[in-house]
Amino acid sequence: MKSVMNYTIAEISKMANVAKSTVSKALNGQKGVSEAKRQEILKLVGDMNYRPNLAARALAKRKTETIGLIIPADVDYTLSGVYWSVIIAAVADEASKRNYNLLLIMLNADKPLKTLEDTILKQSVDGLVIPAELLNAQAYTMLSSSDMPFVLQGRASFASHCCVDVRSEDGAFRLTKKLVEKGFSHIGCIAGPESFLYTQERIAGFKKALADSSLENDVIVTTRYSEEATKESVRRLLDEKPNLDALFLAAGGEFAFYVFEVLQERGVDMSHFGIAVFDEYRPFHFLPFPVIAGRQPIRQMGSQDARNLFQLIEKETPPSLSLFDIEILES
Amino acid sequence: MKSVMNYTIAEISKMANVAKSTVSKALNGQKGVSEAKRQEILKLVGDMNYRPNLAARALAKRKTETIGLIIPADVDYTLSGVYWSVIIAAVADEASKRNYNLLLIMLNADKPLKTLEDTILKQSVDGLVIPAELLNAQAYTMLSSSDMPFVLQGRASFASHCCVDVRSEDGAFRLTKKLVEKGFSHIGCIAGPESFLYTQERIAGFKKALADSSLENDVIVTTRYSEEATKESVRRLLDEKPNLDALFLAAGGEFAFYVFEVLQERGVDMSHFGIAVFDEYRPFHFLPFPVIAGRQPIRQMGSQDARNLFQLIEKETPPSLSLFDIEILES
DNA sequence: CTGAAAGCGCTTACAG
DNA sequence: CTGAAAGCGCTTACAG
Repeated sequence: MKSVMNYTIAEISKMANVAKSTVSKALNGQKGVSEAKRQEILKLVGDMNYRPNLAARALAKRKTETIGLIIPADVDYTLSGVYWSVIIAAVADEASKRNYNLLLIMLNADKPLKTLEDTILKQSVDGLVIPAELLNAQAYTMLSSSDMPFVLQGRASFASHCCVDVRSEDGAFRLTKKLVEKGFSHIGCIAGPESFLYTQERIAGFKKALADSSLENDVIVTTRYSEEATKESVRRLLDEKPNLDALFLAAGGEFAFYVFEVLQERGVDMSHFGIAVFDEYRPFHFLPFPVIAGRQPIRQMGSQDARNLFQLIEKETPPSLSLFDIEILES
Repeated sequence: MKSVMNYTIAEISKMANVAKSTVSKALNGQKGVSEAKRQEILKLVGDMNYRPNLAARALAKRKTETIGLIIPADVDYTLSGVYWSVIIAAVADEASKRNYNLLLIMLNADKPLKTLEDTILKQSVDGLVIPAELLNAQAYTMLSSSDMPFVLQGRASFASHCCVDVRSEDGAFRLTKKLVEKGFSHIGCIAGPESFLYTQERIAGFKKALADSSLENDVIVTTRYSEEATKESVRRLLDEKPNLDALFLAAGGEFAFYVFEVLQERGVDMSHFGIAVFDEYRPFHFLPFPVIAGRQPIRQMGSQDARNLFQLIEKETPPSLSLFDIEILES
């Protein structure tokens, strides 16, 4: 049974009858130690179960060997929880591959500036992964003028930095095309808040698919994500175009379930109504009617974020934009 | 526009014409500084946007002002993602209330010892929140013999430390009772792996409810959580007791959906079949048949974990066991 | 190759 | 109240 008490480098160097600097060099794989001494020291370090104190090392090297991942303060709200779990796992994975720690930093979207500035000034991390939606132009400017490496998960209108995102327009295009292929010709679109970049892109993809198929019916409704607002919007949509035979939902999760409920409430025969949803949600698989769904490669995006960040940390130049494809699933 | 460049305490003290120690005292709210000087210093610190370097402070105080949260390496696997998201959010919240950072540490259940020992020896955190299921007896012994404060989310047979858990037996009892109240009398139970403590407790609660209602039929099947194994177990259960009119599922999430699929495949009329599920899962709400579900207060448990940990860090004595009730929901 | 010294940016006794 | 000094546990020039 090893002891859990830790030694200092001074104690280790005393035991080894060498200088502290020699132990340090041996540990860090630097040259300037004879191979024999290095082995001897490493053996002792292993026996004594010695680990360098993180804070002392960080102070001396000006490197924390820690990266920060910003997540929304309401991460547990609704089902985006799964999305963030996957991002977290992916980033944590890449970090631990490099023996880096992961600091999780919750951010309120309404006041991103203070928290970000704080972590930069306290020098608590060597770099940051930041969800684009949590940033505003001011915070982006501040980050850019600091020398803290950072990457963005998603894009933002004001940022052109090293973003990772999904091809929303293309995904929406292909999902809508699938509906056309299945023979639907009166297709509506219900989308999230129109201020979101991805909403705009998904709507654009939807329109493009209709035009590409020479279909005219392009009724589009945008809505907030609340149950009330969503249901109301769907009702309005159905009133406006009673002859719809299919719907493209530009968002998934519970949003989709709200839409389904209204369709059922209106007596729509779901097994003959076309449904395509941007963003897969596993319970769709269990629904008694067919759904076409687009899946984001969340894990790959998270890994890419981390890899890009490590490139920046090592003064290399990562791609300024990495775009991923949507995978289309039918159930 | 404030600068993002940071000063050191030496620079600040020079600007203020005082000693470093005076600035330090002013910043840390210690006595030994005149109120006038303190205000003057704080004003300067605000204007200069100074923040103490985290590593330097940690080294000097032997306090990192960081707590660690251990999460399973496969956190993104299946839908437990939501569970961990909520735990993470709750712990992060409590931490930031106290101006503590949160270090996220992924742990492989097969080799918990090395990672834990590492974070202890490197002194990267002031305390740890650990899911009980990720620990083994050896790791628990190691932790206990260190002086690192830690708390457990969930219980483990070998640990009697400062655990937070849910009243599984009581929850199972009440869920089963609900089925009885609704008039069902031939109730089966399908549960997860029997090695899990919570599986044993839920089965015990189920049995107790049947006994309490003078019902004899207590067919119980345990299974691994895979789709194949689960479906096979349900089929076996139905073959064994063809006259079942209700089922208590001792686990939720997709596990429940697998069970539903088999029931439907067997032509069971779901609207007249009783279903009670331990662990709510939001999509249940949208199912076309009624489900009785138990909800764990995940967020409260996470908050309690963190609060207990902070008590330990401050040398106080938190409750050695906090048990939470299941809330029963009908849809 | 080896080690003594200085320094990273703080805090904390200790004197004045 | 105030400040000079020592120390936290490392790393990194620098001399030998």
